[in-house]
Amino acid sequence: MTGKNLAGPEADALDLGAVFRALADEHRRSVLTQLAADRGDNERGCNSFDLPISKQTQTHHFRVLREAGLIDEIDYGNRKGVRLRRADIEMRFPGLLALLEAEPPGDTDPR
Amino acid sequence: MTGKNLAGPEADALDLGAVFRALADEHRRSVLTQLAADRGDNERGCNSFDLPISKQTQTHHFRVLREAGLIDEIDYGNRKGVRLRRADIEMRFPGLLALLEAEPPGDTDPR
DNA sequence: CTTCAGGTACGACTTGAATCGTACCTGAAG
DNA sequence: CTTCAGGTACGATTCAAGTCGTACCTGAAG
Repeated sequence: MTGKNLAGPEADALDLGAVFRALADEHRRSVLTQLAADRGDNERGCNSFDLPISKQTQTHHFRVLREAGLIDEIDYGNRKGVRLRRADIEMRFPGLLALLEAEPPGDTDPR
Repeated sequence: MTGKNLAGPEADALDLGAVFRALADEHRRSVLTQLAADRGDNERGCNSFDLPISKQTQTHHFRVLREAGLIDEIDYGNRKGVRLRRADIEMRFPGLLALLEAEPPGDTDPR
């Protein structure tokens, strides 16, 4: 039942460039905004984000977010959980999550 | 002598997605970090950033930064000035510039 | 006037990223 | 066991972005 945590960078190793690149994508930013909105930082299923893209692409986006150090991915084998690394992000980039929370949620930015 | 200011978005219209996309590039982030380091927000020449890229590419990057609303470009005809839009950025995205200032300057991130 | 440095316009090339199709794996429920 | 939904792996495609070569513009200095 207890899944294993997939590897991401240490809190000290978080790179601002990688974070900005991760947040440059609309879908990934949507995921992080939704995660940041929950002050309890509960683990969420990957299905709960209602992304209008295929599951292969979702896998790709969650991987990018994890490799940027923004989320933890917990692997249960046939499903996966996601949790925001709020403490690490706040320590390394204080105020970053506040910027995301302040954004209007339905802002489908017309690239 | 007084140049004309090239058009950028209004302060209210600054888009977080465009800002993240602009800051996702190492060279543009370097420019903004250097600008943010000067608390006096003095106008700087485009040549003063020591970017290891051709001038055509520099033109491209400064345009992206301006269209994201992060800098003003002042056109003098045969040269150009750049100024950080600190007040607008701070109003719309408080704390963003602090994140850049906190970064180690010589961080040549190995993409 | 000519020269020259700074900057732009346009096009071409190249790389990376987002997306999806197909196939396969994993664990839970029949 | 089989079935099924969630997720991954791999490859292919498409598109945006970074880069530069060539040509041209602009204003200042001879």
